[in-house]
Amino acid sequence: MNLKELAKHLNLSPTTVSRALNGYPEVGAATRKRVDEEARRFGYTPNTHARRLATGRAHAIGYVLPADKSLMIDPLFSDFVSGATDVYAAHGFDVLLHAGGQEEESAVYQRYAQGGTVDGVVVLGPRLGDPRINLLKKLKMPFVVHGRVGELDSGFAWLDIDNYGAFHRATKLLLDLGHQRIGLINGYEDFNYAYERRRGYEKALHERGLKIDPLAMSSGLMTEENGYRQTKRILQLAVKPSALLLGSMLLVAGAMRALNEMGLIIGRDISLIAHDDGLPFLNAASLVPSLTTTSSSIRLAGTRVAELLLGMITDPEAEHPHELWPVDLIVRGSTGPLNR
Amino acid sequence: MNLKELAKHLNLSPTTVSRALNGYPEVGAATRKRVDEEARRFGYTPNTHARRLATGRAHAIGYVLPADKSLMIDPLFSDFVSGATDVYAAHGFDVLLHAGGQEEESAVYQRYAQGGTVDGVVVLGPRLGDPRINLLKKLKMPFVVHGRVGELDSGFAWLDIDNYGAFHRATKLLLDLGHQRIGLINGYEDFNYAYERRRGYEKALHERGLKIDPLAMSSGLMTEENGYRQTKRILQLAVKPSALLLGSMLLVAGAMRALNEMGLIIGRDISLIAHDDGLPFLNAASLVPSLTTTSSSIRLAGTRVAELLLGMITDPEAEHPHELWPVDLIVRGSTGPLNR
DNA sequence: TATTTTTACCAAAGCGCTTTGAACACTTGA
DNA sequence: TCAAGTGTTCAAAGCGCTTTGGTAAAAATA
Repeated sequence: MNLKELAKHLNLSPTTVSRALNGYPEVGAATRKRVDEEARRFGYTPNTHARRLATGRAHAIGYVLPADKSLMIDPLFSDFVSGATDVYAAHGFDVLLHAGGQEEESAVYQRYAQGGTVDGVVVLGPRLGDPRINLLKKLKMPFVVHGRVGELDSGFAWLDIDNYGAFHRATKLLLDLGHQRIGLINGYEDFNYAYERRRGYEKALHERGLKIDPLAMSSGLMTEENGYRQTKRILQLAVKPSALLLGSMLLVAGAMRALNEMGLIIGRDISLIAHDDGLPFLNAASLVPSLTTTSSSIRLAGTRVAELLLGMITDPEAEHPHELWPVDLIVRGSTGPLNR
Repeated sequence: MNLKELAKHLNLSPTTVSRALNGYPEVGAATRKRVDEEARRFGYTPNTHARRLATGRAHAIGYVLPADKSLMIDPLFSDFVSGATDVYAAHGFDVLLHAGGQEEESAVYQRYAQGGTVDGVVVLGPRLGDPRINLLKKLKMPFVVHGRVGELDSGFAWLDIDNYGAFHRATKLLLDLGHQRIGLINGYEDFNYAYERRRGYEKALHERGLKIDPLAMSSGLMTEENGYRQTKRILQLAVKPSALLLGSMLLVAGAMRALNEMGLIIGRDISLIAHDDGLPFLNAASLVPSLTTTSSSIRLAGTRVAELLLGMITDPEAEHPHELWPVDLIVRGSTGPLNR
């Protein structure tokens, strides 16, 4: 059933039916009620594409995932987007997903923009000086970046967590507990968040006049396996750390395995702090000992990014929103004073 | 730039330009070349919605994730879909994602069908007697189920792995090694895959004339925490198992933690077999000891489901495809003979 | 050369909706 | 009582594309 048929059935013009359904004021109350009822009765839903063509609005948002270094799709993504689709759905927006493949990322954006396929996009996993930013600006496509790109973070909208501050504080906490040598197992540092975390970590060490040991750091894949490897490596250094800072809970899983194997007791022989994105399948609080974390819900961030993007689409003249979220430092059982 | 403008620029009719770009034969070779070149030069991309309205094809596929029991979005999903988007993109199809929220799942399907928003959908995480199957049949919406629904698995397309066979063989392997008491930490058994796995496990026990101990089984969330809890619980039973069967690598992470804590050596004091979906962040082979698994790539399954669905859309008259994939049993270091 | 067939193109209709501009009937104020 | 205003409805145009049903010119056939 389409609009014309419904209109004929109601003895009304398509115009009136359309206006009634879309809540325009120039429709009589009785008529509106009648239209609503019959539309529901027939299960009428306007044709998506006709509506989109007529209004010129795609009512859709694109999520384009970069074809990662490792071809590994970020396990955080599903959480990031799961909060968002609800927001979109409430506004009648669809979510288009493109997880990198053959087609170049920039080509996808171009296609989306030229074809009017989406009204806006979310940029994920930005890198330092990410070229996507300029491309999207050029295409005049509304977008919100989850994260930042370093240097000039203006002229576009972003939402980020305070990665710098989080790791700065986490490192300071460890220093206050007497730890002098602290390892860092980080994500790839061409991702801005990882870069920021290292900066925060280094700043805290500098503030105490401590040297930075490049060997006590690593930058790589956030997998269980890499967590295991790097933990082993770092704890076999000549001057071995008494504390470890980790970029994700996935790394923690591997680190714990390594520490167990080495017979080190977490919280006593070695202190651990990890960043926790709130992944539902790996709970920091329920570990034994419970894990001290810098915590921020990636799900909430996903929701908020969706709201910001919808706002930009509704009011394109408004200022580009920026949100820098503070990160909680939750002290639990995995951190303890230096054990000489 | 739209079709009409491009046509005017070329001194051709929109008809000819459209046909040239879409590869229809009734266009002169020279003309076609000229059109292609100018289209590229101007970066012309046809308007998605206009094309969809005119052709009546949405050129889009929907993935509707059930609002889970636990509100936990399945971490497997991103892998499942990441293989698929590439296939879709190659055929000019978009992927619409809807991760459960306020809107009822059935309402989303209805909206998709009525509005012509998508040409087909993928059904994820089917349960026994899942109502979505009948709804989609009624809506005449092409769909492929990843998994099955028990009983009558006909009249619709599906791709599944042989969960029954996998756990049957895995259990037999443990029995052959002398284990008599085997625990099972399973996913929620209203999901068909988990139900099938239990059946395979029970069958193997029956075949050896062994009793099934409901206490040695669990059905629940596949999280690290639950893996830990259930492992502890099961290994504290009066007659405690010497081997454990696990539904996912996520459970393994928790199980290993529990076993370490209890001072049990994997492969010696206790044998472990888990199902491995090939998640990139948790590698069974690199654990110590390496993990014996029933393995099947969920990414590959995602790719294949996409192909099947596209096939159904291309040729709606064809038989509904069914694929039951065998599951590899990969024996590694976590399984050993019973240690009396 | 006259006729048919093929090739290369086009005008116009239509996909299903929204929206502009106009029309009609009914109130209201003078 | 008439003019202006107000509340409701509609016809028709248009969104940008595909596709049907042509036509004119060129090539092939008789």
